[in-house]
Amino acid sequence: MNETNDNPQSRSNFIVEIIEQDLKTGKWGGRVATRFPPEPNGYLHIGHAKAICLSFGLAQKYGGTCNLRFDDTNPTKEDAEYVESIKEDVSWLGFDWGDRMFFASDYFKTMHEYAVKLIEDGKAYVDSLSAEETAAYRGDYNRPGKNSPHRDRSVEENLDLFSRMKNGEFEDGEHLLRAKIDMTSPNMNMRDPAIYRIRHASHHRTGDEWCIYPMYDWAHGLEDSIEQITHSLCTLEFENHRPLYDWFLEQLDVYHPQQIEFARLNLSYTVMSKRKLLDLVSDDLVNGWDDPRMPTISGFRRRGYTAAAIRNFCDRIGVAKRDNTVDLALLEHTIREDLNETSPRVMAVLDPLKIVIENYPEGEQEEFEAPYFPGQEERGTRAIPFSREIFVERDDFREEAPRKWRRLAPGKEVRLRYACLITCNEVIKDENGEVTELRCTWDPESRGGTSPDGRKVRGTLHWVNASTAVMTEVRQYDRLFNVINPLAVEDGHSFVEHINHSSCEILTGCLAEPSLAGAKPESRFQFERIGYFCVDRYDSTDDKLVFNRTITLRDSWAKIEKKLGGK
RNA sequence: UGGGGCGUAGGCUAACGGUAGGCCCCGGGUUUUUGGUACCCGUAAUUGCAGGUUCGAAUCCUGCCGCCCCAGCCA
Repeated sequence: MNETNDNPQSRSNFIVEIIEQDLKTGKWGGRVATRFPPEPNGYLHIGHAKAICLSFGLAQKYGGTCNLRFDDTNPTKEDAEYVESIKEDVSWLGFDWGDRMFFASDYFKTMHEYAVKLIEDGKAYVDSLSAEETAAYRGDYNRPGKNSPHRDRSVEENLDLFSRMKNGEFEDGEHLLRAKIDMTSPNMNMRDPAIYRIRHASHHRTGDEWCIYPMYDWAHGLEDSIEQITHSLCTLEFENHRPLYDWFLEQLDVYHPQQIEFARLNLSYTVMSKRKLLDLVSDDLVNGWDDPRMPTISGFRRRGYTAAAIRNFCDRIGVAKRDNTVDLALLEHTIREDLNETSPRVMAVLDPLKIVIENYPEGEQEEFEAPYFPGQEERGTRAIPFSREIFVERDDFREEAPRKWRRLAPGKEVRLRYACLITCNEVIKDENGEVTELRCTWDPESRGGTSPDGRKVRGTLHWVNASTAVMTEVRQYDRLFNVINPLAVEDGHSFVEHINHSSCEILTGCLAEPSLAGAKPESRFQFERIGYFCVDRYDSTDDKLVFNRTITLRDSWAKIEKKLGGK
């Protein structure tokens, strides 16, 4: 199908079908108006990215609009800090809400007026049961609920009580405004749901103006209605709320959007609930919401993921109603795919092993020109210095070469990427038998990497010149959990036990080629033969570069080695 | 036990009564100055199960089974 690389909602799904049907019948007058309505009580994660790409993507696709709306109806859990982070994340992801940023709290007055209307119509009442009593009266799945003794209060009494609730005459929990629906409904949400509760709490936007706050079910449909939303997309757990959503809007006889539910995203090797993520943060198991191992949007950003890769991922996972767990490998594939196209190639040695090229004159130095994108020289090149002392990756040398080994070993010849051919003559060790240095010779005729006699050299190593290398710190990140589903734990155990304790390995003595000096925060590179790395947006300075490993390159040698070792 | 949803290869997802397609993963190969990329090939689904309707069923019907959600004055 139309598999354009970065096309929001390019593929068909049941929501697209509904919208196209509506467009055909003119149900909404040809309009498509969606919204992304987070509660500002935490940071956005990759699951939210799915919702964002869906709602904003659909609006884009059909020339409609998508509002950014903060569902800030519970002041005790919310904070302005979260509002800011959400705005930053949505816009970083590449979506523009224009002048359509709204807050549920903008509508508090209107919502209150509607509540008064509902009371006047005899469809809502003030209850004065305690929370415990309310729960008991509600019944359970098998037993119908019982009407509250306060259910038949007169409209006048309800109006009076409600206005006194609003005026702050009561303590939290003393009274509750409820819709008068049906205490015997098999749908618990219809058993006289709460509409307004008393909360003497200061709101991050309205301050102390209110001491009663609307409940989600009351607020959400009204917000959608006020904003003239056409398709109100939310996750599956709200399916049971739809009858209530519809009931309120019908009773009020106001503009009535269609709520449509889709399955939330689950990702293997990670947890997605805000609650669990908050646990990780507050228990210091990670370094904040934007720790590069977190599945938050800000975490992925800091890790080096691109917005385009995340959007592409969201497009590829599709939208349906069945519960799903998407393979982390798919996300890793989309980021590799993007970075492969966009990241300049450079060389850095993470675990340096010194090489002295014995037949290279001391005190001399020359340069090789290397392309940032091999095969696409027009995208730029830089000079790489070369001299008698260089460093290669310690792991690229074996004193005893295993089968199929193409890299360095005593007596073996390899190519230094973009430079020349060298042969290992001697291995120098310290008193512990640890290899400290390799003595090699180079073939001056092989400048550029090929020899005139055309002999084949299979191995190519990345390397860096000793005297000009830039010392850097590299943080190697890996998946945060060891198991596909960290939540699958036995009673008495916690998902925390599945944390991968080597998910963050900090290397301090890494050496990078000099062109990397002064690399800007958030710039991304491929360290050839290793992986993709991103300059940390907070900790990296001109004096001390800090790189985060976004993702490794595919490593087919690791597979071969594993196979060899396994036999 | 009541209500609401959902079951298509290892993971996502398409097919809208016409005989199961795509992506990821996995395996093999070609090219290669990244054991990367690209390209080629391949494995793998009696569409949860059992019946029925039909010339024809993943699609319609019936009955089972399994999984998810719901008893906040959270969203």
